[in-house]
Amino acid sequence: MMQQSSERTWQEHLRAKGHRITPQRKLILAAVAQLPHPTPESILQHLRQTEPTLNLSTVYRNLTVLQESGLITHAHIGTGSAVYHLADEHAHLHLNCLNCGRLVSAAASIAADFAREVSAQTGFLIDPTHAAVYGTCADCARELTTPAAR
Amino acid sequence: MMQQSSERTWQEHLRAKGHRITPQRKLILAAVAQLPHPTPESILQHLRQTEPTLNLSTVYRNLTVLQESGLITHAHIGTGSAVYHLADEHAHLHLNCLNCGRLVSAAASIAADFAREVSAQTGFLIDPTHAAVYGTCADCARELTTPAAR
DNA sequence: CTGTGTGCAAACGGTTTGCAAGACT
DNA sequence: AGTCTTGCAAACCGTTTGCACACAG
Repeated sequence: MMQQSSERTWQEHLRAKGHRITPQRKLILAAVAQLPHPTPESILQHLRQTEPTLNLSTVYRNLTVLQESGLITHAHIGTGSAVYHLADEHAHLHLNCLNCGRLVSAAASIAADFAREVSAQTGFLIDPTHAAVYGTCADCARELTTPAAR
Repeated sequence: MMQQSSERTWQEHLRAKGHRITPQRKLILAAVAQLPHPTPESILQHLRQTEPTLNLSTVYRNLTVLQESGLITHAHIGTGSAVYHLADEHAHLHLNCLNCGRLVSAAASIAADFAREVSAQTGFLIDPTHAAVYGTCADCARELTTPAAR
């Protein structure tokens, strides 16, 4: 009736969903925590240095499992792969520059009013962190308005 | 020195970029105008009824050409294909429900303050219509909060 | 010991590309 | 006539799946 431990270990999260603890899962979770904007591919790359037989499908399967267990979340960034975050630290927006491809982060709180407004007008509850917002980054905007641009 | 015709025809748009006028381009542009949320695949489907030899790569190539010519734009809607719009009528947000997959449209103006805020804080000029925003639609939100949900 | 998880290879959906034949101008 | 565009097939990228073996419980 009372939630006694808000400090569950990652093992407990997995076990709670009936998943087993494997070295691969430990490694993949650690990689998500360490790497900057980890994609399945970059996670594999990173882990193959120490675990040469690790397979890409194992990475995919376990990212799904870790997500179902509430340990991580993902965000869609452009056309390529999704990027993953620890569930706690994903509270930021991704701004994806259509011109140079740069990925800029911004506080999720910027979107709070927007989310409220959308909810008020449509009933839709948005999660602005789930997918990147596209546009033009500050540098490219400057460059594109410069007469010398072309 | 003065722009004398703001009413350029689609042919003029293409010619201005050095592109030729072909029956395929005419058909594809018409399909983008008619179909509800046209994807490359649905455009092909539609046009093959009257033009059985039309090829998917032709659709892709011409969607790119029409876009470069300023006639159409595209938006990323979820994991699948992009959807296309005539350049004039794309001023709406796409809200993509993560639960049921439904696609809800909303006025682009809802995001105006959000865009201003992002610009003020990061210099990034966002185009909120370029990609779907994810979340939970009104129906699913209701359903998920219902005790009987699980 | 049982069944979940792993590695590998092959399939998959969406998109792009090389090439020769065809069509716009 | 010359070049851009088309159709076709094959390559491509990210992701998923079927299978037999391995390992956590």
